[in-house]
Amino acid sequence: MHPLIQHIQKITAAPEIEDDLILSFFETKTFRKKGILQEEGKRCSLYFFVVKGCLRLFFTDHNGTEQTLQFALEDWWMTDLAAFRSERPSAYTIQALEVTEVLAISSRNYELLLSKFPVMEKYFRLVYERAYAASLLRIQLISRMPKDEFYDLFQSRYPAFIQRIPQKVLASFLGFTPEYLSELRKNKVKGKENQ
Amino acid sequence: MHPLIQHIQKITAAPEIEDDLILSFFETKTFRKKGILQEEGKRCSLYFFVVKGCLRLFFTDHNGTEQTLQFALEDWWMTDLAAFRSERPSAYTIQALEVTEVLAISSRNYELLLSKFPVMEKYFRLVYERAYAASLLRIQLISRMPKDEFYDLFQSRYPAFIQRIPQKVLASFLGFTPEYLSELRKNKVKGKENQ
DNA sequence: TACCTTTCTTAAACCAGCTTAAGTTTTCCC
DNA sequence: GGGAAAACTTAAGCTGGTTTAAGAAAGGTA
Repeated sequence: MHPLIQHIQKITAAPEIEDDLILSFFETKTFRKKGILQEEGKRCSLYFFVVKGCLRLFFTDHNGTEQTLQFALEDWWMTDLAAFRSERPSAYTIQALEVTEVLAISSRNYELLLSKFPVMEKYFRLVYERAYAASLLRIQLISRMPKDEFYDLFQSRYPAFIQRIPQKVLASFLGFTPEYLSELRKNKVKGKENQ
Repeated sequence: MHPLIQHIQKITAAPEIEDDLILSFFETKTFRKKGILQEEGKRCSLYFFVVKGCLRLFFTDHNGTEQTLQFALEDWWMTDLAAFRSERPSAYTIQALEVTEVLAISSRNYELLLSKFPVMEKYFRLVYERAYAASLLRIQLISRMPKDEFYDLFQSRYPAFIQRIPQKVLASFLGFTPEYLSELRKNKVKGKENQ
């Protein structure tokens, strides 16, 4: 069974899903490492579901530094949601961090899918409900927790993921500079040695 | 027509809504200024829709300082969503900043409401879709923008709201100390005088 | 009106995290 | 395999924002 259908079933607990019909609204695409799925400033017409691999969403700040705001692993959705829903240009770039296979849906098909299948309305309601709750927790962590503790927490929660991504991308996601991350790592190693 | 029904109509563009039936799932409650709607650590069994007034959601950090993470004005929903959906104790306190009237719904009724009325499934899907998009923008602003600029932006976007809330609450929402906010305000006044 | 409590301001000392810059290691790709 | 580019490290100096502490203003209550 397709990973998207499995995910819908897992989230909604629906007993039966018209899988072929639902999948016909999507197009499968594969991107190589560092491939660009969405360019900053261009019309944002696609919404991506990650089947295999890893994406990141970022923008370039006034110093020319890339600021990563989000990652998407398997079973995650990614787009510039505000732009996608309002048919405006994307404020962000979306890039593959590894070879990545996605399902892509157009905004027209997204509307159709939701209006035709009540289970999809429920699915996205639940997906957003969770994503919104997670996003609030993230605001708390990123803005109220000392940066070194935030790094520790992230490391303990996603140890495998940290191995998969460049450190400067991780640093910008966590909200600090690569230099500072380097220093943190050095201190952690020292800490361990002294135990 | 009740503000909630108006809001559902506005968001979903539904032609007709079974308003009395839907409203029967809720209970109206009124809280005085500084009244507590939800206590940190207690079971989170209610979800609030603000009819009139203003709420805030906060927690107390290890220094004993109250950290405000969210406000809710008219037509906004508020609860500790993660706790509400999982029936766990709330990580936050919810308090009225003014005399506030809300609609409250229990988690059982929330489930029933969504399963019985497709329009409510669509309504919450859209509410969360927007809230999630807004939350991501907020992460960008709070973590990548200099604090003085973030204050300016907030001030220009919600000038009336700033008058309604204590400055120390605003400071903690924006992610800095009341002392620093005081300094920013002083500098703004100076800036204007020199124009 | 007076008293107590909370909020807001001011200013000096301090520090977490940034900037800059140079060196080292790894990756990319011809 | 070799050369260039990109990623990572290290360390010194700096700055935006916190901490601390004290006084002034505002709000609540009798």
